[in-house]
Amino acid sequence: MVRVRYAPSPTGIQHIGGTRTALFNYLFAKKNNGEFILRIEDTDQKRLVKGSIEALLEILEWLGIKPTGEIIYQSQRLELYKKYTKELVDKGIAYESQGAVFVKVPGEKTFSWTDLVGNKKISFGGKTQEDFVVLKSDGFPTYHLANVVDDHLMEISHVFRGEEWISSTPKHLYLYESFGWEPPQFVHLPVILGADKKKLSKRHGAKSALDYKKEGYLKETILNYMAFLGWNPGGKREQLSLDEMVKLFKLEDINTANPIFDQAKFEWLNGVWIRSINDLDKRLEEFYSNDKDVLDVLRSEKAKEIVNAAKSRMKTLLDFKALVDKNPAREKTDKEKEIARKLLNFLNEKMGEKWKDEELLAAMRQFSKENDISFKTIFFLMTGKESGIGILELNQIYGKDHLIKNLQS
RNA sequence: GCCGCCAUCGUCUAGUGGCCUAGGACGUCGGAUUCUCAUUCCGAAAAUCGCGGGUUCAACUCCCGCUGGCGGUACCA
Repeated sequence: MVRVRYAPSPTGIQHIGGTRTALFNYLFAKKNNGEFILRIEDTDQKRLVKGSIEALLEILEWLGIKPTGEIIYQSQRLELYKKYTKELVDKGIAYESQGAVFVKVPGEKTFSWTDLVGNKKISFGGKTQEDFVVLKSDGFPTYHLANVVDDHLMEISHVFRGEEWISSTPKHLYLYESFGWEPPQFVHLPVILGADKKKLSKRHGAKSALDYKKEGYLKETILNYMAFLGWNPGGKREQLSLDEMVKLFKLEDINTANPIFDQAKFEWLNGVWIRSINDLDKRLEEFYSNDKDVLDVLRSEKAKEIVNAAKSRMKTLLDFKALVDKNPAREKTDKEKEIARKLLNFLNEKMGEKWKDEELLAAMRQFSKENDISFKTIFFLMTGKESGIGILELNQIYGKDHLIKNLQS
């Protein structure tokens, strides 16, 4: 039976690296019909940041990788850790000093395990491990103790965590041994590096999934991109849904090297997803739920056409606003105003009551050629924008009045 | 310093001894389509597989050393 857990500490909002650990847990659990449990490691009272648990749950909920079962809070299990600490003391493995309880790792011992990332054997000599605290003077356990006790009691089969934990795994192994417990399998994920090749952290602006949500990224993109940072199913596909990833997920396909987060590819992938989901309109409504102007557009009769026209021009949902904004990007120069007047007269003369696409295009071509005016200029004069949704598309969506208004302004 | 992990185009990666004169994707550059911008479609440049030794008929793939990067070295996780 596969049982995994995501065990974050509520010391701030989880950046995307932590969320990726949750995702790998989820993928592995689903793939093996196992259970995925959430455990809050709130044992550091000084570093607690309120609101971080709520944010954490919001992230998992939004991404659709929710754990099952009850959430375990370590702060509610203090008696348990004390009991096991006492056991260690009684066995002569731990000792008390300055109000805290320490464990001394025997130097002659060797601790080794087969890490499932890369399927390699890792071992440490006991002498590399300094005495470590299991119970702090404030009565709270340290990660080392609480983690081992809980993973055992919760019957966790596989421990997924960042590779920064590799060097303390010997401590954990010693604890398992001291209690007479069977240790779980370890899956130490390579850590994500920033563009500067340093571990992704808040210091250099590592963002959380919620930050990316605010910036207009789709949950599909985040899931897809996070998984591919350190995992690759081997095919040539770049776009994979959560369900597809579950089907393809294998521990052997987790990479051993540290990946670097590439913003450009992330953006590209978001564009791919924006173009392929079929409820883009709903996503936009949610995203712009506090923006009346955009909401009006999305609830108008022509919403479908507008979203369709904007679709291929968006990298993030944030781009939508500028695409549907009707205000001119800038003032026209006097010379441009003159050309606009001329163009309007020309079109009025040339076109019938209703501007048909074919005729409009032909007329613009003729005007462009006869007056040596670039289409780029014509585009600006008729749409008020330097770039964006096409003239013909706007003509279809809003009708000629919109274009005329731009020519007159 | 010590301990550990890692090492294929700028980046994400395929590659498990011969299929590799190293494949794909992003990005970059060029071109086609085109009413702007995108999208889409073609094409190019881009890795002497970190370096040096082995093993083998044969090494990107196995072994050793070196170098480099990263991580750990808290009464933080």
